[in-house]
Amino acid sequence: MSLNRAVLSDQVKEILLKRILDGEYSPGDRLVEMHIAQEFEISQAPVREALRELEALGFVESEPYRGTRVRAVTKSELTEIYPVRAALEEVAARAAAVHLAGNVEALEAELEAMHAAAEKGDLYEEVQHDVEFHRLIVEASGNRVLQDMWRSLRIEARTLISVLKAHIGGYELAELHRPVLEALAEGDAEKAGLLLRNHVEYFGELIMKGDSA
Amino acid sequence: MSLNRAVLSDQVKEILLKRILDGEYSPGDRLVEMHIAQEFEISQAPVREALRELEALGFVESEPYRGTRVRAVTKSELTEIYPVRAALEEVAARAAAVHLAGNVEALEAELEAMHAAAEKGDLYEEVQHDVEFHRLIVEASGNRVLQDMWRSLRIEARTLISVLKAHIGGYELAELHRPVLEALAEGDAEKAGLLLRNHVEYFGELIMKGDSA
DNA sequence: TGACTTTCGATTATCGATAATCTATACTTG
DNA sequence: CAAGTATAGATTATCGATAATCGAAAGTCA
Repeated sequence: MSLNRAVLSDQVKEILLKRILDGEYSPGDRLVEMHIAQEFEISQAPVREALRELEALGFVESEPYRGTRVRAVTKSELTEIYPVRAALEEVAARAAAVHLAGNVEALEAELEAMHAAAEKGDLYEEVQHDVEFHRLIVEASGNRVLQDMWRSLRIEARTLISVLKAHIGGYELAELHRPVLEALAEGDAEKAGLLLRNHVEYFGELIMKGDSA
Repeated sequence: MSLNRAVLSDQVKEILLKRILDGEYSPGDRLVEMHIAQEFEISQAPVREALRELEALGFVESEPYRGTRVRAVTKSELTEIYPVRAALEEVAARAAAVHLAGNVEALEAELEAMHAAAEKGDLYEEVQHDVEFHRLIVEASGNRVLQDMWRSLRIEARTLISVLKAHIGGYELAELHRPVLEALAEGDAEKAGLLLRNHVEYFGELIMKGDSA
């Protein structure tokens, strides 16, 4: 840990990222280097670096001499993500079934937390536990390449958008995860893989139907 | 096209990337910003940006105040890639089977080129056509997210390394692709997906066996 | 008027210099 | 001599200023 990570560009990156995810900046908004630099009372250089990192992460896009703006997550992109995510998570679940060896307490905890959040009607919190459920499986795969790839999809940012667009019920959302959990508890790799794949694909279909924008 | 793309950092990035792929820089080599800047007679800033982009692409790694060095592709990373790649290409082949609608001339051309290269004994050229074969399928999927993800695996760089480590025969390598091509020609999405997945997974297993380092 | 050119303000890309930090080596001190 | 501490050289991170480029608005000419 680092109380105030020395590197300015990193701090700026985190702040800007938070603003994008919180919707403080909207898609299409320009991010002018000097304006941001003046706001934080720093020079242009670290801001520039922060913007370039955000570009690599896919949150903003920029053209030479024309500046940087917040990237819009199009509907087609959202729907394209799900088949990819489903395939990745199938691989993850297969490997995770082996590595977890039936130890699914952490996953159970997330599922319960999802239900708790659903009863409170706190969709935002429920989505966080949803994402965490999936993240735990990907992590349990032990495959670093897979983890990086999954992370780069920025599930945490996009799932909320998806859920909001699809108007899914909180209870239904949580219960989708139970079969996967059970297969992992049994250590059945093949079954866990297929179930998780179906789960994600099904979720993707919900989005496509629920999204009218 | 742009004879000298205006932006210096982009030009530097391309040059450094070429050097890494050509093995001019070896894994672990330090890339000192001012040294590179002096070589091209430019300032530190564009070099820095180029290095950061290469870092985002996974070719180098850097730590604050400790500099940048060429990243080593570890054996474990190489073996971790194949299940992921297999899953991605399964998705790609399924979608491609639909979109191609039996028009597989380009793929056939690559397969022939692979054979031609094999007869010449030019493994380097054969690998290029191999990669192109796979790239065409991924592109034909029409899924942008999938394309970006696949590209980020840097297949073109890693396949050669893999082949060299595995000592695969040129003819065998080429023929691995034929069943996939036929399934796509028939427009059988399910079959094409499974075949391509198996193809890539099989290739990955060859690597693991053939690699003793 | 309408197509082309010029000018101007805003912004990005690059520069040259300085501050901050790291690593290794020399130097204490017991 | 060993363990920790200062110092020096190299390199990265940041700064402040300048050059290059863009887009829009004003100006020119047929």
